[in-house]
Amino acid sequence: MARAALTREEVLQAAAALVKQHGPAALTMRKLAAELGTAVTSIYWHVGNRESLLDALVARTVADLGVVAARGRTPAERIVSVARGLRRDLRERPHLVAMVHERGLTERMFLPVQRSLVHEVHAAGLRGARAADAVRAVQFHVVGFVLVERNRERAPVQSPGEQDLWDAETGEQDPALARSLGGPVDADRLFTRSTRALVAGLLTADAP
Amino acid sequence: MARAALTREEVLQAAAALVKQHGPAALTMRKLAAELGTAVTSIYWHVGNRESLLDALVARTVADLGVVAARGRTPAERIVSVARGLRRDLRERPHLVAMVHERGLTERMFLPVQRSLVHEVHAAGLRGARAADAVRAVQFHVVGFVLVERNRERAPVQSPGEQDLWDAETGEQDPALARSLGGPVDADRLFTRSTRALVAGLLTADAP
DNA sequence: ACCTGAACACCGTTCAAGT
DNA sequence: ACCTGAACACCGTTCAAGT
Repeated sequence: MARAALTREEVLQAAAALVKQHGPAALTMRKLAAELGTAVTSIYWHVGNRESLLDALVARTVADLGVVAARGRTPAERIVSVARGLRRDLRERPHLVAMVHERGLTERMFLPVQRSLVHEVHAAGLRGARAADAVRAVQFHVVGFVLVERNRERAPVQSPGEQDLWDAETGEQDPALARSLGGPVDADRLFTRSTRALVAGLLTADAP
Repeated sequence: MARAALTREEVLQAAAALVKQHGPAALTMRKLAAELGTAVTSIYWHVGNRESLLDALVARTVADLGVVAARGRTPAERIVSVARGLRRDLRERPHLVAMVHERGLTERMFLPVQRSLVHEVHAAGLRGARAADAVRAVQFHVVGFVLVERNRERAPVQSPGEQDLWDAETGEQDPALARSLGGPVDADRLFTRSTRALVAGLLTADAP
């Protein structure tokens, strides 16, 4: 029997699934058509073209990323908790986040979180441009960190010789450091530490 | 008259020029061949295929990014100055940096800078895993920031309504903040401030 | 050793033609 | 209103054939 009538919604869902699994490069109109059991050209009727299909997926992702509850006693703790929640959400849809990002919609995606960050930054006593910078610094930090760590994850081989370089020079003075820098990154720890440091610095720094 | 013999070097240079101007997507084997005035297939003899051509470009970029001189009196100042120099270098070759990054070679690219960061972090009294984390936090911060700001730059239209959202809520309490968050980002200022805050936090933070 | 064109299997997209 | 296949202009890559 023939398939049920194709809907835009159906196309979007199938496309989202493909992107989520194998990234945007894996989303070809022909594969998508095969997946849906229709002719390639039918898809065009529903979504226009590949680019606006991706746009629609991005819009959906932006809408999905909601508020992150702040936890902790001090403003600093609460900001860090929001940052961690945000990182968790972003890590769940790395491809889609990258696409949101490529389209310059990061700002928009962050509106709900911005709101709670503003609240905490105010509670810490910052105002005006200082407060705005603090909010944006945290935003940039989180998105930047996720982008960096995501790409690190699919790094190929650990390039050899790196260990040796460290062993030779600083190795004797500070073997623990050489070991750390030679080995893999503990992203969770690094994120927590760097976020805490950043927030502490932002909330206590002297006048601009 | 016929063109001079094609060399691998020639291919790499033409490819680098294409990527630097219009990004990796603009580098097609056929366009490259046209640029060089040879048959497409000649390129394959010299560089294998598109992927290893990109790999070669990446290797070149990694080799090019050298040391950044540290300036300033305190370790914190000197670390910030290295971070700024690094950001400047990265911003000059955004496409290539993105490619280095996609290949998971960021670490390697950073070796020279890592060395001077370690020096400064030691001067500030950090040792072992704490020191290693500080170095990496700065690395992640710089690369992450450049990635984020790069993508912000090619953002399409400023999505409307953002202003209104801020005016409505926080606008009355803190109009300067609403104005800041509604307007464009001053990336230079934001980078300096957030880097200073991060470094200050890293160097003064209490035990792990 | 180096270069070539023909050919293959993929793309996204358009369009006239169907129901 | 919705779907279709044929066709177009693009890809990267392989390969047998040239010099």
